[in-house]
Amino acid sequence: MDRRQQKTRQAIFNAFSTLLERKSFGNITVQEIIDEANVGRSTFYAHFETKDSLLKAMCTDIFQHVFSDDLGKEGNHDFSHAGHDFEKELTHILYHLQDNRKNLKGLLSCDSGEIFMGYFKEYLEQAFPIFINGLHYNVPADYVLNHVVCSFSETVRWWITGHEQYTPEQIAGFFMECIRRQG
Amino acid sequence: MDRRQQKTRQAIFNAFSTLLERKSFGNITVQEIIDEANVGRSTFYAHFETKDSLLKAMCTDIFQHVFSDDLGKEGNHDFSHAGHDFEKELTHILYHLQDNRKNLKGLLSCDSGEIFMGYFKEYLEQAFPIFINGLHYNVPADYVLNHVVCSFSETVRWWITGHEQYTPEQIAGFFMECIRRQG
DNA sequence: TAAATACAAAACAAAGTGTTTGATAACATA
DNA sequence: TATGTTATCAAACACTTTGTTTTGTATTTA
Repeated sequence: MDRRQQKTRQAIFNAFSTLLERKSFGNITVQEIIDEANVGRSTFYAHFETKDSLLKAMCTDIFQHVFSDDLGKEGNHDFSHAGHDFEKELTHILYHLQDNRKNLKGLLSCDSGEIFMGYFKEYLEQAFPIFINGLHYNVPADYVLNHVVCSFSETVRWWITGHEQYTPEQIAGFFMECIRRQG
Repeated sequence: MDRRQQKTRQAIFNAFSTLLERKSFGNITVQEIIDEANVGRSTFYAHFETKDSLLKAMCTDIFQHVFSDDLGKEGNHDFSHAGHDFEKELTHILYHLQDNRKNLKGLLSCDSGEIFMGYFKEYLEQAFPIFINGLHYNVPADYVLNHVVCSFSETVRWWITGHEQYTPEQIAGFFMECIRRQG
């Protein structure tokens, strides 16, 4: 890819990220992104169709890193026997998310939060089913999946936005403690 | 309150609700709301400062009905002894929400979802603490509160958007089953 | 070196925002 | 019923934002 393209794309991402720390997604204008990134108007629209496309591209970029190692794609992941493996993989994900915390803080606030969390849940819904088979809740399977996926993604939001004093290991532990059945 | 005001306010609410079924909050313009409600431009702005104010007003209206009975304000609500009371109160809330399901479907989708869920969680965070004292999770109290509040609000979202075949009693049961500790 | 590509700057139409004006109709009260 | 008040509408407005187009320049690639 052309170096110029890379530079421009990164400049726009950085500008967007900076602005997201100051104000909500809905109140950020393309003009502001252009000014902050110091690129031409036509250049922005050559890279992204709309402001929403930019947001989506940014989410995709992050998730490609976070889920780069194929979570849940290998061997025996029966929860009851491999619960510890699951917790380790979650910790791994949390470390990746922590690397992106600067971007995440903005993405997780207010109106862009819904978009980010939506994409996040899509990934988790693909990765989680094999692990929750062993949970044996006495409720519909898709409710459990939603429950676990939402709990984890909201755990991440809680962590990144205001409780960063905890380590990935601790956060994974909190989550497992609340999800795990005792009976 | 003047009948004309009531009529206008309701017309705007209805128009807004109708539009929310078709498109996301961010893509709805004030102009569309005005056209759909068939009111004058200046009339809209006499009632609401901005589109966001309208959304907030609509959420507030709904919650005032849903939480009209003082949840968790009375007597003995220790979870371990009064868990059944808690489940009954949640069921009660779910019935109220079911009455508003036409409005909720739109409010819970995409970018307005974040706003609604935010207000919803604010209410729940006030009402839930007394009930979760008995849960005895081995994790920070504010994490548990966030976990329970998010679980319930996401349960409602799951229910309203695509799983309305379940009764309020069933939904409350699913939630309690996933939240309750066995040990 | 030559062709292709990415860029900046500027101008543009179109759409949306929020306010103000004056006239009309609905309301409350005496 | 008569009178003053208030909500409404339509129209016009200055303003902001959007997304496109054009032209000339700088960078990359082959």
